[in-house]
Amino acid sequence: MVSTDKANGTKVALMEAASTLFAEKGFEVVSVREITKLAKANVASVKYHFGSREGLIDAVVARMAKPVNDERLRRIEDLEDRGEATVRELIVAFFEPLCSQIQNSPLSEKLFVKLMGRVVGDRPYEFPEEVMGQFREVASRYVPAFMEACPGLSADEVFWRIHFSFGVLANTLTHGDLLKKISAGKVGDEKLPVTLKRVIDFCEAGFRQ
Amino acid sequence: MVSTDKANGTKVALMEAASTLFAEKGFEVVSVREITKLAKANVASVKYHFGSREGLIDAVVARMAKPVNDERLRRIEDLEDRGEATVRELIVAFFEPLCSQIQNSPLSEKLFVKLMGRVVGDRPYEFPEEVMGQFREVASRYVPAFMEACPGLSADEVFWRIHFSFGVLANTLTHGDLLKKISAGKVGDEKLPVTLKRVIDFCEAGFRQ
DNA sequence: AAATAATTTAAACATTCGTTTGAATTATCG
DNA sequence: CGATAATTCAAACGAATGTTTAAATTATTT
Repeated sequence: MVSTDKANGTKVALMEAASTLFAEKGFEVVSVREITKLAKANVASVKYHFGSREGLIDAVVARMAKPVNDERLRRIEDLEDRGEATVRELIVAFFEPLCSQIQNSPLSEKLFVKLMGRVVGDRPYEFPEEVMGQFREVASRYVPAFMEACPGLSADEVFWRIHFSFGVLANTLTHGDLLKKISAGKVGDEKLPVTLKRVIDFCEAGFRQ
Repeated sequence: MVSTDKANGTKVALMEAASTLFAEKGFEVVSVREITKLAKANVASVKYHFGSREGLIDAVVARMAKPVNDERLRRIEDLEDRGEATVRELIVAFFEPLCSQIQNSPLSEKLFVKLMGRVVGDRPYEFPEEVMGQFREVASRYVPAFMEACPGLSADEVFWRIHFSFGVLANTLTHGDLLKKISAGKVGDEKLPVTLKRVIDFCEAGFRQ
């Protein structure tokens, strides 16, 4: 029967347990047994509900990426309707959707942020084709928009600066807690939107130079 | 007998094979058997020469990190002797030593860069205490220097911007080849010094805002 | 209530992992 | 050369991995 309405408690329990562990340790080093133990489910449940370990990873990634990429597309459409967008507007439109889903998440903010960072930055991990398609579509909209917003720059330069900005973001999300260690606990305790503001300021300056 | 003069062909073969594989795949996902196979050595040789798999990782990391951190210290001493350093001078002094060792490396430039990126950015991986000490010393010299070079900024701001710059660097080193994929092969083929110049420009702008 | 589908379960599958052993081999030194 | 140390080797260790099986259980439908 159709099983997407209810009683799939095990399925979501697996995804939530997996999300927690992936956030803490990364995709590669978390075992199926670790996940099923935390989810209080049987080892075989992963194969039953997701086909394989990879299938579970893909499901977790897709659940994170979908609403983010959807909002990115919505936002850039708004910007285009309003005329030419500035670099800052584009950066904001691309980065801010990462925050929007925190309150909907069963994870703590800290773990949510880490998982999001791993989704965008933890390679080697090949995205499922579904998510790759999303990213391709997002890129096909944002890259030309950045080009137009930087009339003086070559395509190469724009590509590199997008890449750098992505690096700042991914590293900050995944390893933001490192700053607290390095600064001996004095720096690093703030909500994501505040940190994201810092990231955006930094990247905008890098873009405009 | 003392065995650090010659005939340790197996030992360096293991380190070079490990370096190649770590660069390609990351520390966590490369097995001892994979390494020994590539090095044409016996499985037990890792335990014999390095004590354990971890010991081999530590040796590889230490061999990369030592000359880089040494040059960083040398450079900041030069800067301090010459008076107050600018932000750009500090960034250059911190980043450029990453290039200096390429020609001494048995790895291809591409792999060398990737491995260097993993050394600075691939967590979870706890540095050996020896390397941690190096980083602590480097940080204890550079952080105050950055503070002095940014008189208008709070300590928090400076910490964050150092962190961001580190993110740009780590991500660019480890995932620089991604840009080539994203741009459909049109962008991303250049030597490290050229790319590093772009990184430095970007970070300097982010610092000065 | 009976029948059918969906799900959960314990147990075992074959592989791979890092490590260890003890003997064989090679190099070094008196 | 003979003796001693250093290194290599094949083989096996126990533990952990993802996956699979087939029976038991639960839920849904007829």
